[in-house]
Amino acid sequence: MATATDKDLERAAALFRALADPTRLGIIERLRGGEQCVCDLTDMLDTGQSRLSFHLKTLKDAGLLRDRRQGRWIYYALDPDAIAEIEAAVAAIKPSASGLRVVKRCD
Amino acid sequence: MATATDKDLERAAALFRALADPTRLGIIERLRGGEQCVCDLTDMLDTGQSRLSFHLKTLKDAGLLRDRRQGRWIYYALDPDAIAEIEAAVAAIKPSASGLRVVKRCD
DNA sequence: TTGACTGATCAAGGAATCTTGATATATTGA
DNA sequence: TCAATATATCAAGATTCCTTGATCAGTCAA
Repeated sequence: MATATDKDLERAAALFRALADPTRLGIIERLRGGEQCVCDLTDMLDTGQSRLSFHLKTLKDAGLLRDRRQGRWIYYALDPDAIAEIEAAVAAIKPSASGLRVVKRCD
Repeated sequence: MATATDKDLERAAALFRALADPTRLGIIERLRGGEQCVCDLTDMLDTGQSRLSFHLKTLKDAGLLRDRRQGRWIYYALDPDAIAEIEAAVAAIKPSASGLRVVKRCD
């Protein structure tokens, strides 16, 4: 279990930051069953259009969502790779199962 | 799979916010093997004292850490319940395995 | 009791993030 | 081409978060 590099920590922090907002978690929840167009998300989440767009961009910039245009509409979907990345980041903070819990004292 | 309440989303967002900083992830990494006193964390993380204290408080306020004083030193440790809570929050954003991926169209 | 040490807290400034309203861009149908 | 619709982007202000340096509080040993 190598120590995480600064870059690893930065990337993990960026992922968690993207998840650190209830509106964005609401968006993700709506996308769990598959892709949705922005118009439906607007209805479901009852939020202003530019606010929703901001949060979608935030999630997309973090790599959590993918989008595709189809005609007049744009569909967003979860990126499975990013979800796996998040799971790995959480696994990396779990107390090591094999840990002997040795308590290092200062005295 | 009930829809998350606003309160659930707020709580999950608060947990992720606590993780959304590389310094705090570094602290958590140092605590994976068991509790550490602040003095050792200061050495390991090479950070200012008040800055470290701020991040420890942030993690503690989010419920991720517990502390105990022993004489002159204060020991911090991961709270296993909080780690479980984080895992549950991540599980809640995973695409539903059973999902049929029905694409709802707008047209 | 005093001095040294560990760590928390406070105050101030700076940076990042969020919200809102306005405007811009792309697509479609008439 | 024009109007309508869907969505992105921009600008400004408000809010939250982070860092730094200073000070405070608890503990120990002399």
